[in-house]
Amino acid sequence: MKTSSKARYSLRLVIDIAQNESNGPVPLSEVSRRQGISLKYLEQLVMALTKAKLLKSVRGQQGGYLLARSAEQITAGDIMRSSEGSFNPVACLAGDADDCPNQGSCSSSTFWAGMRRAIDDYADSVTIATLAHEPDLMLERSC
Amino acid sequence: MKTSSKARYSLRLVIDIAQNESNGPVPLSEVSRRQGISLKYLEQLVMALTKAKLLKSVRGQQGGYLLARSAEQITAGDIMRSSEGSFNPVACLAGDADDCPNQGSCSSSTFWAGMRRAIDDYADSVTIATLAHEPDLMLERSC
DNA sequence: GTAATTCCTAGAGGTTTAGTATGAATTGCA
DNA sequence: TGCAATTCATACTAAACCTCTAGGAATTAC
Repeated sequence: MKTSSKARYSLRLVIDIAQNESNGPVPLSEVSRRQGISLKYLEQLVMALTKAKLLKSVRGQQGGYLLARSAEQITAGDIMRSSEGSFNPVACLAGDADDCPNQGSCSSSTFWAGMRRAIDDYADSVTIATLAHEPDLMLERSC
Repeated sequence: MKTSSKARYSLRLVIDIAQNESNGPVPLSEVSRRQGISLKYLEQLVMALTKAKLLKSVRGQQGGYLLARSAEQITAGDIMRSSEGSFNPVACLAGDADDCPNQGSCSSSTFWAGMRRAIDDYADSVTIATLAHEPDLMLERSC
């Protein structure tokens, strides 16, 4: 059980934008340089984030990305859900509950539902504003 | 982000043993029949669980598996950790912290460490005894 | 000694992930 | 007007991982 690098990079991407959008839209080329992530990969990540309305884009020259809401109103959980889909430990918690003859009434599905909630609650308790406030500490690459 | 079927099946396997070990060691052939999981796959799952000292094996005819401790003393978290390895959202929380120049001091690693703790805390709050107490509800297959 | 069982290793087949490639559409600015 | 910077869209590939199967060796009750 682990997070995808897509989610990790997406988090760094959004934090980077939060830290730099005061000068106007932040182009991915700058994020790429600062974070050491290829431009092409960032383009892919950013699509999910704009579709989820966490970022908004400005096209053309001098364009880039801005947070769609204030950094206080975006949580790490928002980022994770948009980049990995929601945490669905088992099939019967996702859409395909038809497979499960005892939907909603078995003790293990209760367990997995509680797991999902525990994860979402934690991730939603951390805002981008909090994460963006330690700029020097975000320089490293592996997180 | 999802749990592996290895973890889901392992949980059902351990619950099944908890429910049936009163008559002596539970052979995997019976678990296979009851749970609809192939014997060969169960053999693989059980290896991790015995190595983690959650189950103990009795070899030979009339052999099988028993819980290594009482069902109250085994948590769902124990099962998950033994079957998927511990939840390590990012590299710097696992062994290979060398890759990370700012190990332990960046805000995102703090976030991921908190995530791991939230998951472990929840999973460790649920015991096998609790899960084993609703036998009729464990018949279904998708959880 | 035979049958039931655990134990061990290997690997096939499918899916997912991570990342690259190519190019079209949009727009500010000289 | 045209160029350059940018977003947007799609397709692709190589590697990793996951799920499950297979074959057979070791152990032990009866």
